[in-house]
Amino acid sequence: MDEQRRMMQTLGGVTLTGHPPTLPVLHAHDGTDGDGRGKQDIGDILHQIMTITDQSLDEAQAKKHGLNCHRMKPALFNVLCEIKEKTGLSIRGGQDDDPSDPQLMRLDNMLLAEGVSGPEKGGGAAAVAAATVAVGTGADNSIEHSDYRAKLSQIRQIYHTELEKYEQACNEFTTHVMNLLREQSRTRPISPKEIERMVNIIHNKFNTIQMQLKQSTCEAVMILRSRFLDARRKRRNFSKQATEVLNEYFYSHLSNPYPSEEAKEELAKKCAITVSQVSNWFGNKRIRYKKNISKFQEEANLYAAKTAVTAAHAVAAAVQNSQANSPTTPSSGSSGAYSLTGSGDMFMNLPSLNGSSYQSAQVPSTGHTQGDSIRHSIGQSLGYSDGLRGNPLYSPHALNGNGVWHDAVTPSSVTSPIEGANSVHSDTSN
DNA sequence: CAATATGATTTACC
DNA sequence: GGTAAATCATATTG
Repeated sequence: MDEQRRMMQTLGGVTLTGHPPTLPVLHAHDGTDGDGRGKQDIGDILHQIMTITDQSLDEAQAKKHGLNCHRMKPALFNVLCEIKEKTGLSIRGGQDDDPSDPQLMRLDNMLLAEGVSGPEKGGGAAAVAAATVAVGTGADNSIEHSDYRAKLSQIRQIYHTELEKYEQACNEFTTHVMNLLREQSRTRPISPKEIERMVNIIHNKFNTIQMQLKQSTCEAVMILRSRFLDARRKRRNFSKQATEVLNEYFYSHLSNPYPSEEAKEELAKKCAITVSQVSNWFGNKRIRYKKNISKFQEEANLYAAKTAVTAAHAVAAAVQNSQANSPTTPSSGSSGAYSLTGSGDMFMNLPSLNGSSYQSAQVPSTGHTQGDSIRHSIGQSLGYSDGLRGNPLYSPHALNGNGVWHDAVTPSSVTSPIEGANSVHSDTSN
C-alpha cells in the first residue's frame, strides 16, 4: 500500500485535497488529449468519486449515472484497470490448487471404485430387494451383503445431494459475485480479467469444500467396509446346509478333491457363497484332512454313507429304467451331476477306510465297523458281486507317502496295491 | 473361559 | 494363477 502511494506520488499527479491517489495517467495521455479542459473534467470527476459516499442515495445514483455516461469513462476505466493490474493490487491467490491434486485424484478414484461417485448400478433399492429375495434359506451372509449395499447407497445418496447442494450454492454465489462486480465495474476499475480471477477463487474455495465432502464420504465407506465386508473380523460360519454340500463333494471326490472352476461355481451357487470361499474351504479341508485323517474318519464315513444312499437310489432307478444288470461303474456322468460321478469315486474310496493309504491314522473301532457295514450295504444295494468288495485293486491310494494327492483315477497308480501298501506303511514313520 | 473349530489371509512354491 | 502350509481372528463348544 505504502509503496503504491509512493509510486503514484513520484509519478507526479494532480494532488486532490490531500487525498492520496493521484493519476499519473493524465500526463501520459496529455499529448493526445491536448487541452486542459479534460484535466479539469477529470479532477471534477475524481472529486465526485471521492465524495460519493457523503451523498444521498438518489443523488449518488444520479452522479453514478453521470459518471458512467461520461465521455472519458472508457478511457479512464481502462487506464485505471491497467494501473491496478500493474500494482499487483488484484493479484491474489491466482495459482494454487496444485498440491491438493493427487489427493483429490485418490479420493475420486476410491469413490469411483466403491461405486459411490460412479454411475448408478442397478439402483440401490432394487438391488437390495433382489439380494433379499435371493437369500432364501439360511444364506445369512447375503443378508449382510444387502445390508451393506443399502448402507452404501445411503452414503451415496447423501454424497450426491450434498455435492449438488454445493454446486448449486457455488453457482449462485458465483453469479451473485459476478453481477455485483459487473455492477461495481460501472464505477470502479474492475476488469473482466479480475472478475474471472474472482470466479476462480470462489471455485477453488468450493472445491476444497467438496474435497472435504469426498474425504468424509471415503471415511464413511471405509468404516462401512471394515464393519461389513472384513470377513476376517466378523467371521461367519457357513450354513449347515452349505457345509453339508461341500463335505459331500469333498468326500465323494476324496481321491482328487480339486473341484474344477465349473464345479466350484456350482458349489458356490448351491451354498450361496462365493467361488473364492469354495476355494478357501477346499484348501482348508484338504490340509486339515491330510493333517489328521483319523479325526475326519467318522465324518468321511457319514458322508460316504449319505452319498451311497443317494447314489444307490440313483443307480437303482437307472437300473430299473434300463433293465440292465451290468456291473460297469456308474461314473460316466460327465457334466454337472456329480452325485453320480461321486458314487463312482466313492467306491474307489471306501476301502481306504481301513486301507493301506492311511495307516498312519489310527482308525477308531467304531469307524472301522461303520465303514465295513457301509461297504457291505452298498455292495448289497447296488447288487455288486461279492468279489468286488475288498478287492485290493480298488484301493485308491488317494494320498501317497508324502501326503500328496495324486490322480487315483489313473490305473497306473493302483497297479501294485499290496506293495504300495507296504511301502506306504513303512514310509509313514516320518 | 479355555479348547477347539472354522473361515480368511499370508507366504512361498510351482 | 492355483495350491500347500502356516497363521490369524473369530465362532462355537464343553
